[in-house]
Amino acid sequence: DWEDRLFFASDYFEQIYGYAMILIRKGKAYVCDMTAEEISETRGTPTRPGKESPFRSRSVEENVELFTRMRAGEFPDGSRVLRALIDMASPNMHMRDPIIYRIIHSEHHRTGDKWCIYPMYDFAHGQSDSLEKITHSICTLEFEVHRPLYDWFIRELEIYSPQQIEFARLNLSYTVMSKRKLLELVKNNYVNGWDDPRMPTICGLRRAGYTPESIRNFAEIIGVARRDNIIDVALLEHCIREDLNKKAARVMSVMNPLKVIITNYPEDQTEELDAINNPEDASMGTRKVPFSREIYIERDDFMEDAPKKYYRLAPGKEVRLRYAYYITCNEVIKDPATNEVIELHCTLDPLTKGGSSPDGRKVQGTIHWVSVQHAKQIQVNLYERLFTKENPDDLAEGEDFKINLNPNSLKVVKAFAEPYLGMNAVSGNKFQFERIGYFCVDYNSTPENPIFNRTVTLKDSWSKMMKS
RNA sequence: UGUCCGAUGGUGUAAUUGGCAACACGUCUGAUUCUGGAUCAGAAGAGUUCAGGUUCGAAACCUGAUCGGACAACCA
Repeated sequence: DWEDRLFFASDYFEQIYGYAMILIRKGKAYVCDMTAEEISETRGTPTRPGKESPFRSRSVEENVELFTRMRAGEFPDGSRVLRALIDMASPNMHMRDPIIYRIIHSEHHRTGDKWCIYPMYDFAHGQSDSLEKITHSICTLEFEVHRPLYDWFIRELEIYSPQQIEFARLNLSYTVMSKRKLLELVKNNYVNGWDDPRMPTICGLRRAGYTPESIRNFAEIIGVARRDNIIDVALLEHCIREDLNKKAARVMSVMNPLKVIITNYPEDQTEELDAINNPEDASMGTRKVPFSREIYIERDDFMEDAPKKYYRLAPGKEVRLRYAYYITCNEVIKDPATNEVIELHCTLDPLTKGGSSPDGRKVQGTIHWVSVQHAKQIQVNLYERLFTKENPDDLAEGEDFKINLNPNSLKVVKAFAEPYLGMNAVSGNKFQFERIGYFCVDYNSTPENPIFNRTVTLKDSWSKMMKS
């Protein structure tokens, strides 16, 4: 039972020190005066045995005295270490008289300046587990070779014996997961902290709009095994899309606006049309969407020279404005200087109000729109997760790693959305901007000035991105 | 030239511990849809790295090989 507290190995420094004394008195540990270089040189290699330290034969009394003086702060950093006396010829490098205590005259974030000697990982981990009466101590595969040492300490100390079990760590394709590497990103300000929505951390995923349910479901699907794996990041995206698709309210929005003037719609007229908030969940209700003579549509939803399979707006073509009317494009207005399309003139069919035609004619495309005079301007952060080109574990720390970061991973966009969004932009709320993707209202933003973070794009744009 | 660990469709994970290799994602096909998303229906895709052995029966147990990973911080 973890109760509601945190556990720190530093809470056990006194006991761990006592354990070290037990080993010394049993003749299973000794103070070694060799330098770091000498210790490294005499350790041998995986295929060659090491050499025994000349200090290996110190008496118990001398070891007790020296270790006591180490604790008392009588020696400078690096001058002496305490080593377990095991076997310098062991095929397992970790059993070759591993260092268990070293001198570091440095303040500890929890124990202050109480200690100037600190135990190594291998002499703190198992001991802490034992003190906490951990039954199964779960860690990742790279600690497999440490287990014999873990067990050796427990056995020699004759203390409660937890069982260390290793399993494969989670690797996501194209994604940096190493905390050490992610720390580099944070420290060097490549991202805005651990909870940056681009980060593959839990707090980062949260700000990006990942729900707890979607992450749990993902964990359930990928399972736990001892085999090295790289999970396709698309599977994670699938899990969040599946969950958000059920929960996120649909909203029309326009990221990159193109103005459309409905020439046969009266200038001072507006009306409200009914729109469904979530086609999969009727309990989420409907909303009113204001319509008027001037609207914005997404620039991508118009093409001047459209190929045959393009169903959206093009000169002379008719499309449906979602929840509104059928419109036909009659005229394309361009900027004479740049030849860029700046405005479209369209006419609507008043009989198609609500989105269907009494004569039964069909339109193949349905596009989104926002009324210019009613539109809410919002800030949208288009985050992409930080992808690397290669298997993240093959990347070295430092320069190579940084080069592989996507420089366009954050774009800030001013977008136009229905008024509905403004009233519902509560921190943590999730929306689907249809055709564009899923978005989460940033937990740090205010209702007056909501900021939307991209969670994931819709599936088709995702696959296009991955292919490119 | 050591020790430890692993290997099952494209990917990941299972297989009641020796009894018809299953599930999910992905892919493809069809249906449907107020967008091409989503949804629904269906299909293809591995005979379990290889070679032996034990057994009525092996993905599982044994032997050997191959390939891959981990281990030589006073890091965790």
